[in-house]
Amino acid sequence: MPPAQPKVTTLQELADLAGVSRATASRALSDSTLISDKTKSKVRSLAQKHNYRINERARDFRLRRSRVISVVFMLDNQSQQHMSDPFFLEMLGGIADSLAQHDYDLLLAHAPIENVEHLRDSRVFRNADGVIFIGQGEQHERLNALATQGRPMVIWGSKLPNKQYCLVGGENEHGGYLAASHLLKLGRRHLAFCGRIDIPEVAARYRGYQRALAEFGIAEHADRVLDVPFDMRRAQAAFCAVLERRVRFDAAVCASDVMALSAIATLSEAGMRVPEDIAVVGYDDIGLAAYSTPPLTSVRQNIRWAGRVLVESVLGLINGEQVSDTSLASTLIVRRSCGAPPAPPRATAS
Amino acid sequence: MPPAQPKVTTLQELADLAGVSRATASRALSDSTLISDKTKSKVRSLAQKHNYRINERARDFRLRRSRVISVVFMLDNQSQQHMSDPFFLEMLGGIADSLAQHDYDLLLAHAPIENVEHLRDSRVFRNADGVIFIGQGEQHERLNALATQGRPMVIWGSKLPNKQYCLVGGENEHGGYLAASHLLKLGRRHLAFCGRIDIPEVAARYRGYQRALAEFGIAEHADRVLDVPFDMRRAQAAFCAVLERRVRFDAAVCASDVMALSAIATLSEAGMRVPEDIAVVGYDDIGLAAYSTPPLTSVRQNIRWAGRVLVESVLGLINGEQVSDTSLASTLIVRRSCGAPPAPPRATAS
DNA sequence: GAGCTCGATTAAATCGATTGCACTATTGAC
DNA sequence: GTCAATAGTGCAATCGATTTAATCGAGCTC
Repeated sequence: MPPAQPKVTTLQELADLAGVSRATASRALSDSTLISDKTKSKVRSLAQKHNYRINERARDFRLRRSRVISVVFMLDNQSQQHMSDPFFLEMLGGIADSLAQHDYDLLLAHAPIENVEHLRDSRVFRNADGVIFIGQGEQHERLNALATQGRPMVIWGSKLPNKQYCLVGGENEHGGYLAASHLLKLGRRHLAFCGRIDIPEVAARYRGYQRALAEFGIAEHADRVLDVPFDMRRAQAAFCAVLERRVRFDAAVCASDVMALSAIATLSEAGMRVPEDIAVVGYDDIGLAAYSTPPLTSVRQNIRWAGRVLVESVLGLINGEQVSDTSLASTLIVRRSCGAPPAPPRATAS
Repeated sequence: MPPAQPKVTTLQELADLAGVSRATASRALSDSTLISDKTKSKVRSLAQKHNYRINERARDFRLRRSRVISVVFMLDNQSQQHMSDPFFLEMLGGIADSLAQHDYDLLLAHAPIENVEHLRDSRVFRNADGVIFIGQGEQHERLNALATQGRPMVIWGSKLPNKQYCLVGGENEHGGYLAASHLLKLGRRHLAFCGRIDIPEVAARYRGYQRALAEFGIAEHADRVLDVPFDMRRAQAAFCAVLERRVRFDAAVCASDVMALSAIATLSEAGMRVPEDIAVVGYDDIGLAAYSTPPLTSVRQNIRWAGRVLVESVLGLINGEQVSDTSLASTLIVRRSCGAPPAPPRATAS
């Protein structure tokens, strides 16, 4: 067991112990070529022995960096997507993992934000080496303004014209196309699209949806574009309203799984069967999707991987590298909610 | 609009501008009684005018504090509960909100931890003013050891004998009792309990469950205590195994909602009806519980409130206050999954 | 006007590290 | 034996704030 030595907490104490100056001790620990091997090993073994740990805050202060990345969830009033959406948690988990690997801390900011430019002078920006935004909300221009200020930042979202910032995103257009064309191939002809088209990512999914309809030579019904928010409760209210309006459709493409689950719940409540009467496809393939009743068909985005890419990108920017935009593949995971496959094989007892 | 002045970034620059010393400027900003009103207002208005913002890292460095609270999710191999459980996100949201209000940052640590004592020398401890643990895992003793080291820490969990740390928890025993007695009142007589009893919180819920059975004069069946992990996939595998063993039961008390949703999915898959054949009660009342099919009956813990209490507690400890343990109420939210009420009134269009 | 008090301000040390530059041995070339 | 080059260290400035102790000056007393 380690002997109960007097604590060595500062570099000066360690240097004294080794009989060298603070400067030498510092260089020895950081493996500077200036220092002889003999001195290096002496300092290091003493550090080890006395369990010396560098004060990271002091070092970061000196080096004028923070080793903190801020993660901002763009939850504006419009979209009403809030942080309890499992999508966010998975994303956050992926980001946190990657940051930890690179020895960075994560500062979480998730207050609703009406104007992101206010962040410029907040701790979110000032105390962090870089910032990751999840979603663009409807603040494309303001994000542009922030990006040109020079602080490294990366945004998860969808490509918009005239964009100044570094972007990582899913193949939203393709995803929307996959969802819609799958339903069309199954013979559905009266599709509805659920989501807020003001949000860039949703808009892209909608474009893919439209493309699929066009390919099948099917005309769009304006009243089958349902303005449903991400938030579970409001989504349900929206679906109730749709039912009251007696909108007819036999399939729904939803902009998120939470929305899709809301839809299924509301529709069954109203006496409709999923997928027999109405087939449903979600988006994100959150963990619970596979375990809902019926299991939810969904467009999968590899969210944890997305988190990793976001981190690599922002760290790249911090290191002054040239960082380009990234697009992550989307694939359709087919389950019973759209009535396609027979019951999948179940796991057996171990 | 603000004039494009030369940037004032350091206290020294502000002091020079005001024609006072750094010390005076510092005190003026922090409203020290030593400084005359005239000087105070001069310094402050200049600060305002030139948009001076204090360098918080420098201040915190000087004051030897960090304004960071670490949040550690105790995800050990045993429980297999992982971070994508919505319970965690809601908890995290509550904590993050409260911390932000108090101007603290949140350092997220969610790597699986085999031995929490290793944290002592990690950035999680060294870089934070305090630590919040979510869950005790099976590391009660090690948490005790950490707590006696003096760093402020608070734990979300269940009361254990000989505990040295500050605890915030739900009324687990009561919650388990509520769930079981509700099912018993509905006439169910063959109850199963699902969850890992090694985990303190689950054990407490189980004790409440036992108490309810005893009150109804019903004997326990050892084979109706199902060792189901929190993790969704494994939970499903566990339920499959139970079905193969042909364990008979007409109701299930689950230790979490995710587990309950897994149960419902697996049981329906196997051709059983919920709640007609088997009634199910979950725990936590996560957002999705209300929107599953059928809507899930669950024991609600006010998780966001719990987050707030955790934060208040750890900040209290940091300020040297006397902080006592807190217990948060549990209530049963009855929905269709246990076959009780008629369909609840649905929201109508706005 | 010397001596004292008291309020307002400043000089300087400090937190714990990094790093440019100066300095001292050591070595090799001539 | 002298000189230059070089390797290894140490001194001291620095990052941007806080705070103790010292200073300054005005007002008052006797």
